[in-house]
Amino acid sequence: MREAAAAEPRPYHHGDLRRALVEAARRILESEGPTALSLRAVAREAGVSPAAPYHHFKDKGELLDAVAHVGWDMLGESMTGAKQRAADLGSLMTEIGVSYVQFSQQHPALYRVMYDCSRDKDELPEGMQDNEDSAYCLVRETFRKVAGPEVPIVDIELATIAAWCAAHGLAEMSTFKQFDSLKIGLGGEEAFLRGVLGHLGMFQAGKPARI
Amino acid sequence: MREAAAAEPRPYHHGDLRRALVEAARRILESEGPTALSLRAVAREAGVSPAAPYHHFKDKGELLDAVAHVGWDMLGESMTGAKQRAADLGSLMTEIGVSYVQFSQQHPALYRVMYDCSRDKDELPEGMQDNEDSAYCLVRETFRKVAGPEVPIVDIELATIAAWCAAHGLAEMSTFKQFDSLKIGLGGEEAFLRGVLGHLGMFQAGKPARI
DNA sequence: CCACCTATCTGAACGGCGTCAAGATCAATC
DNA sequence: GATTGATCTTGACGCCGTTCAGATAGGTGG
Repeated sequence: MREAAAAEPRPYHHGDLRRALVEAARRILESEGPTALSLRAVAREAGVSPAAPYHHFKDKGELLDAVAHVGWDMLGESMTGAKQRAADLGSLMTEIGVSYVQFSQQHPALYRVMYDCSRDKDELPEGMQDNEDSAYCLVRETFRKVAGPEVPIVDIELATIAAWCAAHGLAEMSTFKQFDSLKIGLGGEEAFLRGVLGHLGMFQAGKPARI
Repeated sequence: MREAAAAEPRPYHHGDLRRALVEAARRILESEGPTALSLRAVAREAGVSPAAPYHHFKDKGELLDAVAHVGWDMLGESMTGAKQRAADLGSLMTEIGVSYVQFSQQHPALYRVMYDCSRDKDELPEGMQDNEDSAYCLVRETFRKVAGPEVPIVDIELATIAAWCAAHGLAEMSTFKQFDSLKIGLGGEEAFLRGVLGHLGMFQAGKPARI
């Protein structure tokens, strides 16, 4: 059927399959969810044999890593955008938190892969690693700026972890449809997110130093 | 090899297999983790053929439901115990939160199943449902008692969700070994948990009304 | 221009998985 | 003691991840 998202020129043998496989995987994730994401299905979607991916990835896990990498990039851009859009220091963390959870709602299957594929290797997910510009560092640096120099480093670290836990927990919870009536009562999805985050200390607007 | 945990009298045909299967599943979970938990492996561990479980469970999902049910029971007992042990109102939520996360650390594979098996059906996990005595209701009732009658119901609900998100997020994060050095610096696992929770509003000791 | 080399892809196979249908087995009931 | 119905086994199906021998074809040196 279809072989790639766009009819790009294929520079090589059968095309630049590595990218095509990652895109095929993302297509399957969005249309059929994480349980349908088998290596064979990805190969099928990309129009190659089940063994072809093994010339580009060591195993299924490495393919999922590549997919997760794309996800963390996208999430990082969302969060950076939210940080730049924030009106004042007091709302910085809230805006970043909301953008985090909204990303998880817009790409629930991808979000799942981003955590699952790293748990299998029990490593930290890519976006939580202490790299130069990981999403986690973005949050920590934001806390550092918001908190001021007198707050001990360990408190910055703990606050970052706490915020991440809260956002991740909310991301997982908000997928359950049982909260729908509460969401409606509050005036929509985003009001619900802000309502929950507002009960969580560091996300309270107008209290930048409260860490 | 071994067929059941204890040499109980087998009242029936081949034994009361339903219970034996759930116990076999739990044994596999604890010894080999969630990825090794196949229906066939459970049947093998229980000493029956791969098709035998189908006379007691509709499919693999229903077996996992039964396993998760045990887990939610255990977690509920942990949390109830923590609530009763709490010295004062101000530390109630913290103690419950700590017991929640500690349970997830003591039974990581079981904890995973407790959430995963319900996500597949996209239903709320058993312990989060609005039943009479679910773990979720335990938390909400605690909040209601701690907050006093003047706090609106919707805030109780949001605070409960927020607390649950934070605890669940922390439960997932604390499995990553990358926080080990921070944990050591703080004086151990429990100090880490209390440190993170302490940054999260409703878990701050001595501030029972802050919801 | 040609022959080789190497990366890439296919086809077929292996064992393991979830699930099902048909038959064997055995406790309980009449 | 024969019948019944629940329970368990056997064998099969299609899908999965993975491997390996062989086909293919782009790039390179002659």
